[in-house]
Amino acid sequence: MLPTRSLKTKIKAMISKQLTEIYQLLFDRFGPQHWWPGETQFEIITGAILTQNTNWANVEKAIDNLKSAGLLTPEKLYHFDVLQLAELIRPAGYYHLKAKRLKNLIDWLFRNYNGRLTNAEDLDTDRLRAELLAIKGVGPETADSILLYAFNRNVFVVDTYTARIAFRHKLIEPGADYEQLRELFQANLPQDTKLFNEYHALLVRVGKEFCKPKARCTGCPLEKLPRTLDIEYF
DNA sequence: GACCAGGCACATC
DNA sequence: GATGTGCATGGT
Repeated sequence: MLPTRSLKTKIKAMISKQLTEIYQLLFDRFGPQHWWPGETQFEIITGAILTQNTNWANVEKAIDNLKSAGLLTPEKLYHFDVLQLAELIRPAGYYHLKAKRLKNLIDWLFRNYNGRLTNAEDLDTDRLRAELLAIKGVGPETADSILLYAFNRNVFVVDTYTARIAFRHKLIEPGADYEQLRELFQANLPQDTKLFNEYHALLVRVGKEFCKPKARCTGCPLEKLPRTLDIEYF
């Protein structure tokens, strides 16, 4: 049996309310997270690539190395040797891979925008997202992180924590993919870049502390929330 | 020593 | 289309 339109509307309203409640609980508990950590647009983008499947503390070491070497601009890195780059970002793990990925992104920037991020600002969000996704080494999460945190676009970022929390709290059916998860948050929240920014950062924060793969979520601010989709229909 | 961390591309079935 | 694997460091 398919849900009727009114049932769909009700479910959507429930989810929307639940997402807002989750945000309030997290914000009340943790306060503003001041994301993305990074002083420049290019530093944010670099961090987005370096943090792929990697602890942020390791990424910071790599970024510090780049800063100390005075390399944290597209121009400098464009002319810098990829093997030497790999050595500098070594603490971030997968360093040969990530050095190449950074180069791929910078190559895109020079090939199309004269090496200037400001020249890419003119693109509408869908086009910019498509171009980022076409870069080898930039997948959906990295692209969306760049869009939200470096270009201030209204895009919700989904990562492992976001997915884990959404599944544990039954905000979405098990097995939902990246796009479905993104749609869940993006379509059921006010279209507000600042909200998307803070919301994702808060999910990462609570995920790090309470929503680990095997741990029970004891003490989590979301512990007592009802599971949204735990209703008879589903 | 095992497990985990703010993924992605590619091979194989 | 789903599932498996390589990539790698550093903290717990």
